Amino acid sequence: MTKTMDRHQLPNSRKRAKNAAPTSQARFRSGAAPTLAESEYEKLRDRIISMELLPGVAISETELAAQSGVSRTPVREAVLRLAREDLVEVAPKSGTFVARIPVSVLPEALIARRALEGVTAGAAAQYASRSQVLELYALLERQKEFADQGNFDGFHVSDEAFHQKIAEIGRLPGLWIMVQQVKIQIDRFRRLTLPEPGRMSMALAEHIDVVSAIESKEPESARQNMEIHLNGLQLHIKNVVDAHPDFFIHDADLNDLVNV
Amino acid sequence: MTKTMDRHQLPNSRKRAKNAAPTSQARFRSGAAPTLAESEYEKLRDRIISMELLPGVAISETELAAQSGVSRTPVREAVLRLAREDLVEVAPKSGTFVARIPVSVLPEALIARRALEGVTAGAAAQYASRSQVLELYALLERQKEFADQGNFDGFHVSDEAFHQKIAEIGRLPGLWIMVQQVKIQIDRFRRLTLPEPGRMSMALAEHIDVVSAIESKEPESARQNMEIHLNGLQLHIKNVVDAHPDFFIHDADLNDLVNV
DNA sequence: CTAGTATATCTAATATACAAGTTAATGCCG
DNA sequence: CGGCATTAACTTGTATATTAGATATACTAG
Repeated sequence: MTKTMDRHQLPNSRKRAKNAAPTSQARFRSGAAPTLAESEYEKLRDRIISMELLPGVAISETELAAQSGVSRTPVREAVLRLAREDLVEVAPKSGTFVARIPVSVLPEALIARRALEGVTAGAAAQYASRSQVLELYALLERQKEFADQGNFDGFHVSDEAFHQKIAEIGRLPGLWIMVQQVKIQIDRFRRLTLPEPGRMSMALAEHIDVVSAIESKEPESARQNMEIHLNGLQLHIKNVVDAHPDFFIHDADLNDLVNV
Repeated sequence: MTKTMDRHQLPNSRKRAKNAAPTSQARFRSGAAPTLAESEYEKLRDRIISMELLPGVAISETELAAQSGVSRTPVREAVLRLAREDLVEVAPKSGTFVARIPVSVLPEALIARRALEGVTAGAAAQYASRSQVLELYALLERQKEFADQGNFDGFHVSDEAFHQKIAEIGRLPGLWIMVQQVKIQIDRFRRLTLPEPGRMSMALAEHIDVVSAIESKEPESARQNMEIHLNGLQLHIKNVVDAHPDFFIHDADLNDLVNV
């Protein structure tokens, strides 16, 4: 055994048992003091998702570190994390780049989302209390306000809150987490297009149908209405890809790279 | 601009354009030379999932590094990645521990899996070619062989291959990736229980029903049969949690920790 | 002028060093 | 003997230094 473990091996010590869970009070930062790495992650992530940093642009760990006034270590942690989320591509020993959007994941993401949120809507119809239904109506009203203002960003934010609330009511918050992860590339894609006119009022009407089914405790109907709603999000992928070919990566490319 | 970027700023250089995607041949390692951090990740991950390292036991970055003969840096990368996957819990400045299994994610994971694989089965029924159906029957035969031998590990491996194949046939490989992620805690849980007698032949029969529906190109039936199959995996959560209370963490605990 | 090769200079990957915080043993004091 | 401040020894978080690989430029030969 290594000498560094001396204290833990003291025979009659009140040491923490080998398989004891940690007991500290200060564990699991609630949101008070985010670590530097976390801050770097969020900053870079937001810049990528918002399309401030366009797909393909080079990013240097050293430069990011200098800009933030921290060392490379937390920056690197952030970059590695983003690489796993397919938001950056790192070429070993060469460079790191904002990831291009993999076109093949877009339809799959829509399908996965529809499957997951169909379930949350059905579960919500099963469990919703009266007060929760009223909360949903409140969210719908807020969306209507944003729609009337033509405030698309505001609408999008409250739309997210609406979908999250349904998952929460259905007692499946974990599914919403999954949906969020799957939505990331879709959100990037969306930034490349202008919202279609009438999209907001359309979505709002579909939301109302979902809530109606939840209110009348009809899980199957809620599920169907949610799936209908999410079908409405169909993307015109080809047009956008043709307009910005450099921003996308096709599966064939990936395969070419992997299969040497 | 910083002096370190000199080369990239040479005016008439054939430098890589600012937003040019990387062009290297050597990018995206295919599997040839895994990085040290990756190796450490896989090693530690396997030890946790296999329950060789039980929930709650302390792990020290320094010690792991010494054991592997590498520095703390790649070990730390692995630990951070595992923390994001809820396979380790890190208490800042205090210690890192093999994560306890969050009981609340278990039912959610089953629900998510059912939703996702219901979709893949339906899509497989839509797209399956004759040769692909034959591949599925081959996998079924292999499972039968393992079942006859009473080889549970082998059965489990070929079971995974079966489910993956269906996603592949349905042209939704990404959904299988999601299922794999969601399955992790369930697999850890399973290691705490003995397989019920007759479970393998039961699962095999259910698999056959799924393939039958795929073969006859009945998406809805394939979906239902897959969902029935996954319902059969219901876990006796309470019994196991009571038998190993230290291996689990309840939502209430998490909330207590977060809400200061 | 072009193709091939060396070399300079960038990059990320890893190693090492240091800082900041937590935990538990210890010794003092009642 | 029991409770509390002290403190030593551990932990993770961050910074810096080193190593090694990839790419663009400079150079050379034809």
